[in-house]
Amino acid sequence: MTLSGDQKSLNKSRHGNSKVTRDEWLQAARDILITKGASDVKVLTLSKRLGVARSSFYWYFENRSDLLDALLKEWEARNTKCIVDKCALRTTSIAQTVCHFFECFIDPRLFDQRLDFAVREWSRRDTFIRSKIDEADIARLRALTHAFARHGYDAAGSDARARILYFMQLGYHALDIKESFDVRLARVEAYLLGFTGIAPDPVDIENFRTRVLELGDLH
Amino acid sequence: MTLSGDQKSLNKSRHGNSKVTRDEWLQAARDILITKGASDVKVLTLSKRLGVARSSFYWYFENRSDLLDALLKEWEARNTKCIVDKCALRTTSIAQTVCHFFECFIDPRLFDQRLDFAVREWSRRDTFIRSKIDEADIARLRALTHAFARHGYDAAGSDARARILYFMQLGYHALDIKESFDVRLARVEAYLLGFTGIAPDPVDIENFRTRVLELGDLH
DNA sequence: ATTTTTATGGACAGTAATGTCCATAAAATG
DNA sequence: CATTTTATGGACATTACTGTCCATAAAAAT
Repeated sequence: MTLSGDQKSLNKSRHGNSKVTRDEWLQAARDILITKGASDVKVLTLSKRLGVARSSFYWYFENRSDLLDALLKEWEARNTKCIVDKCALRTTSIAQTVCHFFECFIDPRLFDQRLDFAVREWSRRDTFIRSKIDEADIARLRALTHAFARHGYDAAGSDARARILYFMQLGYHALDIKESFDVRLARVEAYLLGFTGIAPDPVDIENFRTRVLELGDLH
Repeated sequence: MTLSGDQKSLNKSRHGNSKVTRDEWLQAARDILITKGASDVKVLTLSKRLGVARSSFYWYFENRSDLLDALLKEWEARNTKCIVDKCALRTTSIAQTVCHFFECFIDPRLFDQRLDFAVREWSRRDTFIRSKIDEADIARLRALTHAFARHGYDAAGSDARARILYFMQLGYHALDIKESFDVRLARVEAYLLGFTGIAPDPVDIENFRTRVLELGDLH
């Protein structure tokens, strides 16, 4: 498992006696954060995985904590934005908006579910991270609530439905369920009725189905 | 912070040269599991907290892993049962059943939310634990699905609504939200409409409110 | 009263991790 | 081609943690 020159990050060519880039340290750390949790992001482990001396780490980062800060910034820049953007799209039915919201979690280029969960878990042990997660949740819920309100739901209804939808989505990936697109699509109609209280227009379902299958081609 | 004789677990009087019981090791471990996660359940840390030598631990447990096994058994015996039992109660409306389900999460003597979440997190790093969590989720979802089906929902509807309700509840405690009883009660009507698709009978809401306030007196 | 059982504590050995210091290698620059 | 900048690797010091061995203390059993 030698790392030759054919990596993706050739945008910045290597300098000095370089074997791995700062970005490779970050990627490896992100991978461990997701699969093992923040407390398992360890300089020794990363150096072994990258095949370099542990002390090289300290060229790119001040210390372990500096690396974790960088990971947090990566998450901050990505996950909330796509939800807020999808909710802000103007639609002719609430079902369309809910479908847009779902797209965040279907398109792997948008919301990174596993990263979000890893950060959430991290937040349970670190008050600073916790404050960042709280900000994110508030922003996401507000975007959803406004979307329901735009489609005529009253304040209590918008609030409750936004929460049901967002918490359910979190719960869904808390369970870390692996289902095929087919299985998930089969539930869409019943879900939309449940979330909106209105039987969805078959056209909206068909459009969503088409979009999902396009995304399915991505991988 | 000396531990005198006035603890709760005096059912079994101490033997030999005992300073702490096996149960106290377990309680301390459970507390760390919940607040810090499985990987932070460490013999050294526990021994410091209990004020005894680390080596005493090995009198009660074979090793660290043996302690974690005991914690898992505790969880297994408690959390799924209360959900299944509440869902099995015969009711005259689906709203009543949903309220019964909610009671699991309101009465601290029933479902232990923080423990459940801690085990769920642990399961992400341990395939054996993962299999236990999967079993639990399946049993809980099945109980909810049957409850909806009993109240006349078709197969797709029962399935979707059970999932929305259970995932939403998980998502709710994934966010680890701290709200007063009043704030939560204010949302009950909108939630019930959202979850069941039917405007709830005010009598059901009033009964639920009464029960919740009784529980509020517990603490 | 003595022996046995039930625990405890200290010493030892080993592993994993963090972070610092410094000599050195290799590419970039002049 | 010499020098500077950019990394790397090895050695050292330190801390946290696991698990084992054994002497010993205290309650319980005989």
